[in-house]
Amino acid sequence: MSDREGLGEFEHIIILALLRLGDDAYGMRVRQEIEQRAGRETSIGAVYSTLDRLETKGLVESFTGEATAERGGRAKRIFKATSKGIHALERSQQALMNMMEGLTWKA
Amino acid sequence: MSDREGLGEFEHIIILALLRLGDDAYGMRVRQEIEQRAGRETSIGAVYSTLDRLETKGLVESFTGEATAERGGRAKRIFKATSKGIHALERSQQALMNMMEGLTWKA
DNA sequence: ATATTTCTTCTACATTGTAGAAATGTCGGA
DNA sequence: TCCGACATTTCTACAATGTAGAAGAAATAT
Repeated sequence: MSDREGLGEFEHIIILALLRLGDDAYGMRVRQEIEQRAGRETSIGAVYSTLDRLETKGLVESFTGEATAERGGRAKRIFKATSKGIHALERSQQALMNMMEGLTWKA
Repeated sequence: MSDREGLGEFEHIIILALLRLGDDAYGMRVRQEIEQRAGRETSIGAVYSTLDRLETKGLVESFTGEATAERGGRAKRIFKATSKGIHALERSQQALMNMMEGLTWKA
């Protein structure tokens, strides 16, 4: 099982968003979460294509949510990080941590 | 001063490496540091092209180091993060921190 | 029916990541 | 002084990721 995945920056942020959103992790909401939390503007297209690629790589999975729609709106596609995705996330975080260990710098 | 830079994953790691290496931050050494610390294999070409791009963006600067060469070997090109680069680094770190805030997950 | 709303798909291009071979400059010894 | 071994950087090319926005689809209410 070649498990040498490396997450890009945006992929990293997206998986983090999925973890915090849980069952409410669908495209539009993910985008909103990123804009609010990370303070970073993104287009909805950017979010979906990244999500699709993560799914292709098996780091994320998706399924159609029940028709929750209260007043108009299409069925949601809910995303969830797979365990493989979580491992990839952990490796990325760890790499960063290792690089930061004991490091301080002047602004 | 448009200061909306976003660091890619590798760029992020490279700048961290520069900070920890200080005056010893030249290509080969940067590569070595990344392999050891981050546990990630990289080619020397990958390191240099990323460094070059960071320099073009003004996030890093470089100068030729004195001919330290003790037994053979060409002069080193020493790299250093600019203050703009450090700001970019801080923004990236902050974005990630914000996304992680209060988050826990099961492996 | 159709307008309105919410959400997803598709298409296209820009930026970053990645590798490896080729080039460059330095040193010690024949 | 020419040569071989070395350490380091430069160049070239392509793959993967980031990014945007317009177009399409499904649901509700009137």
